[in-house]
Amino acid sequence: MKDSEHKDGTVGKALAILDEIAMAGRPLRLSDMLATSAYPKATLYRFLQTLTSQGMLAYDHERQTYRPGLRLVRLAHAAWKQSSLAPVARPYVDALSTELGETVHLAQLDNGQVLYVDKRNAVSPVEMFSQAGKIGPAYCTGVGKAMMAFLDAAELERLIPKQAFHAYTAHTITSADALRTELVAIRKAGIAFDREEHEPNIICIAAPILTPAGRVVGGLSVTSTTTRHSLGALESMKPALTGAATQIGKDAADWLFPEQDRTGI
Amino acid sequence: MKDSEHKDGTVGKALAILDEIAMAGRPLRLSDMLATSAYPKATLYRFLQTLTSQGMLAYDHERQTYRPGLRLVRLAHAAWKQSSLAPVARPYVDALSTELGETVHLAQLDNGQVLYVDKRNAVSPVEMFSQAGKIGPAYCTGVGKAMMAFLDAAELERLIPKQAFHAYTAHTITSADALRTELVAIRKAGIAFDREEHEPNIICIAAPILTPAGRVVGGLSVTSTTTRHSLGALESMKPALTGAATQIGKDAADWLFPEQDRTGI
DNA sequence: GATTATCGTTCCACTATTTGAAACGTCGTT
DNA sequence: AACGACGTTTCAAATAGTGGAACGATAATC
Repeated sequence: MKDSEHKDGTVGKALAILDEIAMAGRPLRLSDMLATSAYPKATLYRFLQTLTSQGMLAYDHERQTYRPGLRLVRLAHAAWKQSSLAPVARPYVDALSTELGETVHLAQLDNGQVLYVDKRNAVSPVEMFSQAGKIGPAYCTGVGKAMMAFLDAAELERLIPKQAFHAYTAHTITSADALRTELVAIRKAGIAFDREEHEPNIICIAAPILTPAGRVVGGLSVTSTTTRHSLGALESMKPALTGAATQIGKDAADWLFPEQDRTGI
Repeated sequence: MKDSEHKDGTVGKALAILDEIAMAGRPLRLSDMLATSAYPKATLYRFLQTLTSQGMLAYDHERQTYRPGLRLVRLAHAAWKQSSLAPVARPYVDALSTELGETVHLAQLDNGQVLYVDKRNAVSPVEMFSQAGKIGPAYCTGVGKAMMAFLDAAELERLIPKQAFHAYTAHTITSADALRTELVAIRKAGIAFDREEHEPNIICIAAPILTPAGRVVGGLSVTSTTTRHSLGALESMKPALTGAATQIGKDAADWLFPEQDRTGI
């Protein structure tokens, strides 16, 4: 299939290059990318010039390297404010974190992955942008599994092939079938656990954020460590967690679709 | 001059449209943009399709509106981590905010404007992404003036025409000449004040963040209100502020240009 | 100090993509 | 039933992107 290969024309190609640089996690030079990238030298060069001139990339003269540019930060602020659940969820996330005294994560699905859009850490106050915008695997995080469990079949089948099923720990789910089984259980329970599936000693309880109509819009989780809590202790937080998730879902629906199915009158 | 008119080809045009939507601050429909935008309907439509398909925009079916998309948040995380001063400055910003018990802002110049890249609020813990990515005017904020005061003449002359000189308050500087005079004073003092120039009752003291070689890389400020502090009280914070700024500048230089002018050996 | 890699930059004929006026569908209003 | 306001699609003309190859500037090797 010629999918991401040559679609969305010039703009798509430019954004693919942007992604490559962002994902690299370190400044790249032209020759670095030449090895990986599908484009010939002159073409790549021109794209880098354009993106730099646009402020989407920052160019380091001394080292001749390209990094993601600050214009992205500006644009993302708008995206976060207008398109993420964070502004709506903020009061509930605050309250939950204060009430439980634990770290709370707010996430949304983006392209088969978990995108963290907010975080409240009860212990050390701020650590935010360091977390907001961060992505994680869906198949081995609490929020990821909670959200997937409540997707309709068609959407779920689109996401499953995108999972890497890399075994981060001995507890990581490593097959699509095992994941499907787990998701059925989560759907029944209404809650998901991360049993040290992503990082050793890190456990969490997570709930999906659903609109009253049942559409998945995000996920909410409380994270702790095995030294501080047992899974059972986390389970006792379920009422507070699902309560907050329900409220956020309701507010989000009003925000997203102000005209609701008003059956009365 | 045909400057931003038709440069950087297709990519530039697409990004201009992205900007327009991000700046609007609310979801826009095709017809909304048709009035403003320089492009004909079909062209605009195609760009919106492309950007949406790329995740740079999110499309709302019910209302047929476009908003900035979550892919931006993902990309911005990388930009923030790799291209902003925030990771380097974090420990100093933390310490300064704790020491003074006041709100601390970390900013950089972006395109003639002040881009806030981090914030530490001593009172209410987190409010971050809500501030990181936010932009403000350079000519009437403490950090903006502090940074401009230490630019070299050529750079400064590029920025001044970009200032709007809108009179937010009775104290706002409203002319290029007045600004130049103020910048000379700031350069001499090594510190800038915001004397309710942007918002009534809001005052701040700001220092530039300079590399040891003297290049401006950012600005650092402590903000308060006229009810809590006088300008004199803020001035007493100067040592702590400039100390932190100097440290950040040194660390940033090492980070940005590890090969320094080592005159010794 | 000359020779050779390496890497970024520029050129330009060739080609694929973008362009936008006009036509078309769809839905809500008159 | 006709109209109007919008979003969507079409298609030939116009424009912008492509990339092999040549060029220059450093840095590495002999």
